[in-house]
Amino acid sequence: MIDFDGPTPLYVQIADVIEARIRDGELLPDRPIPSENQMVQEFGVARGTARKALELLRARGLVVTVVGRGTFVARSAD
Amino acid sequence: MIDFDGPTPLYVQIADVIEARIRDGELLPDRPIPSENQMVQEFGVARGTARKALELLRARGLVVTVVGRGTFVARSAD
DNA sequence: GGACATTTGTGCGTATGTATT
DNA sequence: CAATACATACGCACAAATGTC
Repeated sequence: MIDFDGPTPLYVQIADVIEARIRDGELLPDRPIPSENQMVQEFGVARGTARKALELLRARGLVVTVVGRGTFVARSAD
Repeated sequence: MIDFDGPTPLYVQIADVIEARIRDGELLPDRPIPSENQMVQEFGVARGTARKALELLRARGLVVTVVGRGTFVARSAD
C-alpha cells in the first residue's frame, strides 16, 4: 500500500490514501479519520510522518483538526 | 537517580529503576507500583515518559496494568 | 442514584536531536 | 544546504474505568 523505496515521500503517499478513502465515501464528513497513532500502526511510519500527512490533508481542505479530540473529515469535503 | 543528560532515554532509565525495586523486593507481587502521576512527581518527567516506562515494564512481563486502578507487579515477577 | 477523586487511555501541539538522501 | 524520516520528550485536553462517599 505504501512504497517505502520509491521517490514519493511517505507523508504524501499516506495523505493520498486518506484522500482516496474520503473520495470513496469510506470516510464520511464529520466523522473521524484514523488518529496519528493509528496511522503509525497501519502504515508503519513515525508519528512525525503521520503528522505531516495530516498537515497536507488540512492544506487540501479535506480535514479539520480539533485539539485534544482528533481529526475529522471536513463537511465541505464530500 | 535519573541522568537527564546521558544517552540513555529517560523512559528506559525509569523502567530500570522500577525493575530494580521489584528485584529487590521493594515492590511486591500483586502490589501497586507508583502511578503515572507519582512517577511524574518523583522523577520529574512528563506523563508520556512515565507511560513509556510502564509500556517497557509490561513488555518485560514485570507488571500488569488495570484501567482505572493502576499498575501492579506481576505475580510471575518475584 | 449522584458527586467526586484517582488512574489509565487517547489524541493532538510542540520542540529537539540524529541520520539519511 | 534542504527535505525526509525517526526517536525522544514536554505539555494540554478530554474520555473511560474504577472506587469511595
